[in-house]
Amino acid sequence: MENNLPKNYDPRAFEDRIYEAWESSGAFTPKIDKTQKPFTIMMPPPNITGQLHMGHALDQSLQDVMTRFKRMQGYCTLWLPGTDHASIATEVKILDKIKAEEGKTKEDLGREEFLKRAWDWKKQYGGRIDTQIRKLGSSCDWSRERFTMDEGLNKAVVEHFCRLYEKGLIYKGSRLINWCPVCGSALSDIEVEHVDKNGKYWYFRYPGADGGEGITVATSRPETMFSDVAIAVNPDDERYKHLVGKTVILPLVGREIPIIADPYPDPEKGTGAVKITPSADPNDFEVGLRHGLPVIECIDESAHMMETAGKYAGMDRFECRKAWVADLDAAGYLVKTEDMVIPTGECYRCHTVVEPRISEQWFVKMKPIAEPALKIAETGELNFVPDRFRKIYDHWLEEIRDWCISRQLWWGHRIPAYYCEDCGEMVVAREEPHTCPKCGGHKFRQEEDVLDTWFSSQLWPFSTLGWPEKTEDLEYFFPTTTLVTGYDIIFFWVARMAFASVDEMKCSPFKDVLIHGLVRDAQGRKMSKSLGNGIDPLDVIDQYGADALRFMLLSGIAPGSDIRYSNDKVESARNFANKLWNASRFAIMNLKNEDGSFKPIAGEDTARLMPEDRWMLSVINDSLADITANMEKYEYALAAGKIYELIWNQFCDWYIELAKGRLYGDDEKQKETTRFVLVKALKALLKLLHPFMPFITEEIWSFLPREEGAKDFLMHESWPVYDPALDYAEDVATLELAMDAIKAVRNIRAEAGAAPSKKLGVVLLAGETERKRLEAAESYLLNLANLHSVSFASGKEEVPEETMSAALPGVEIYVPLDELLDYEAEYARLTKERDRLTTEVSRQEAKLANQNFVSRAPEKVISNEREKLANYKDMLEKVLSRLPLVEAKLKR
RNA sequence: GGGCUGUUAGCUCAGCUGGUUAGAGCGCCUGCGUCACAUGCAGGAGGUCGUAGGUUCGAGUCCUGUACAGCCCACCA
Repeated sequence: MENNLPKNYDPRAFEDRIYEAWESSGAFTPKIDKTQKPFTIMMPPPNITGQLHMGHALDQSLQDVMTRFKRMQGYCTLWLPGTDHASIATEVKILDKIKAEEGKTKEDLGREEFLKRAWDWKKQYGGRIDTQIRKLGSSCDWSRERFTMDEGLNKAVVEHFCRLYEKGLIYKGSRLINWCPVCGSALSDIEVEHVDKNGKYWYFRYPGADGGEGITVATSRPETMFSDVAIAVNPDDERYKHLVGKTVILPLVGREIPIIADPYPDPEKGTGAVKITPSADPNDFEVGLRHGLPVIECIDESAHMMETAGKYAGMDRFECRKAWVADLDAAGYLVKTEDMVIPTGECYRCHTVVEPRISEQWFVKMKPIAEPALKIAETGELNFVPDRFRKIYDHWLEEIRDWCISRQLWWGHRIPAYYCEDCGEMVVAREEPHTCPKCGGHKFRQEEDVLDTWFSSQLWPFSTLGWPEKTEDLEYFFPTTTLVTGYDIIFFWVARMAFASVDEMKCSPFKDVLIHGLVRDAQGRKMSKSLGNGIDPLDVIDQYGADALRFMLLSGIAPGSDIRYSNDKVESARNFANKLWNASRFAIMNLKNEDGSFKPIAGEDTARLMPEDRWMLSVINDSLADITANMEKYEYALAAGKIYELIWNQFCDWYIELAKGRLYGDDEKQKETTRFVLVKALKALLKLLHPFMPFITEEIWSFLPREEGAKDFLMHESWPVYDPALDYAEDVATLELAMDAIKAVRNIRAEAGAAPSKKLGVVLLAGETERKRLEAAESYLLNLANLHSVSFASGKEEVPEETMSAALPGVEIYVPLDELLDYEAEYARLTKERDRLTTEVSRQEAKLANQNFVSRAPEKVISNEREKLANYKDMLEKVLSRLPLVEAKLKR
């Protein structure tokens, strides 16, 4: 191994290698330890057809940051990965492929051959996304990986189905369901997306059967008229009262249908009269039931017109619409048309307009199952982060209707219902029955339909742990701790896992649900295939590294809200990684000898520490509680920001700069101490950053000296905790004052236009405490402000007249002008400072003169304000006394 | 129709339970090839915190109205 990190930060050089080392050593696999607390996350299983996208990258980063954090905190941590069979998506994808390659259709292949092909496809491509997830650094336990159609999960699905059936919560029936003519399957309510489309109302006159006036109705779907079975009017609608009970003729069709009174029609809408089409509209279906109306279908499974549509039979539904409207118009039945925005249902997969159809399907009775799921959210057993998403969950469960779970597909869990070939009797059973309970027959035919994909994924939190068997894993890791997912998936999955788990396991499947938003493009648009604006995470990883991508995703998010992706953000995360890389390189360079052995490092002897050492250790130590609290509350962006600040603005900008003087000096003892602090600080920082940037931190770690009893990997080290022994308030104050003074001198130098390389001398006039601190900090000033001398004046009279100056609370800083030679700049600076301080002083005075404030505000706040005022006054006074001197010089 | 979110520097966003001079990254301006890093260093400019009221000693932060942007839910012909 090399002695030090390579000069350039190149994540490609080590990310894969490190992942491989972790995985092959079993670093992600927890050893069940009853004395430890478990921490469990179930990975939302990506579709096997899926390609990694930015949404996954965010989802994975969140899960990994919490898994790594909890693991370091000492929890027995399981993050269980897996994939979903994604019934429709996969079936469509495979069929498309076969069609393209062999020209064969689903029917050509037959069920058995198709399934064989599907499994082959799964074997060949199904693991693709796993490889991609590894690139992100996800520390999930691949030895426990599951697939929603593997043997164990199959068993779980069948078991759950049978139990629900036995409880009377699953039934089969003919209902109006959402039908996707392209997918050729029923859909559940949430698989239908509502889109507003520009369309029309067509007003048609239905002439009276008795030759009377008839009635005019508006419709947005004229092609369904062949299925009309009545015209409904509101019983309170005076316009139509006299027509109720009469019949009208379906134009051109000639069928006679009744005019009925029903509360459903809204007199304000359209003409107030509604055509009733039970086979094509849920409301109409209900009306039909109330009035005992027949159901007539006119559109088939592929959205073509049926025989009932007469001469239009065989036409596509939308072609028929055109022809039919033209014919009605020609015949004089079209009264008028009106442009209108029509709410339309689309298939969430293929965006085909969904056709409501009467069809025999399997349903889950939802009310009794939904109620206990609502309860766990109410009691806090299930907790949403952010909390507002609970409302969405509640609302959906409160309004829930029965769940259509059967799909007319082949790829999926076949419904465990069997029909006796002899008498047709249906048996729902865990295995194919031998004997028909009704007729004693032995031949059975299994239900053709498969289950909704989500029927299996709802069991994911416990089926993956072995349920329905009572396994050790299930016992120990269930219920899980946190579920991480996007808000778009709350209904599809989160709510369903909740009710399935409450039903089978009698508890919530997880304590917290962490909801995140979508990753959008730089313009704020949703990343989508159709827009072609998607960014491939793998390309980003290749260019900037997984650590940079993760850090960008994790630091750019407010909980629950969307995030905009931009290359600039990843680039700045990469720059941060590069910064850490080089700081570490600096440290390691100073830690090792030529031959790679470590130079002597001071032990834990605090007496030897210098103020800057104590400051560094104290600053890190002080922020631990905050950072940890942020991590516990899923506030990763806040934690990341603090860690970034510590590494860049404290460790790199100040500590390393201060360390240089000592490391390049001759004092061996000083060097040993500096090395000690460098290592101690860097190690703590690497631990803090590790959950966010696992690769670079692990890589750097491997170059640092190992302590006795150290773990194999940084990922197994302990999360840092606050140490009261490292609280050095006085040293922190000293360093902070020194930093302010250094900045002030740098500022004077820049404003005066003096070269950075030019050494300056400064005179300090300071109060007692400040002077002590500054004396302790003299070497820092010399080095970091590039000075040749620092001298302390005991009073104004000792300060040279011609200087540029700066005022800090309790300190005046003077740089003699003969070293700077720029009165104008000094005058401008002083004037500006005078104005600023005058404003501040009057603001503070007004505040403190306010009786209300003084009498009501807490004592601490008031004394704070008083102190501020005193500081401002002090500083202002100094400025005011300097001003005339400089002015005089200017005039000369 | 119901519900939710956002509106803070040119851009992307922080700002926790109301209390230092409202912050960061990127961009911009001025210097700097200094031996960890130019993927960098030092310094700097830039904000009436959408708008109108209210509560309070004190409001970016709480309340109400309002405008704009966006999202979700919903069986309106």
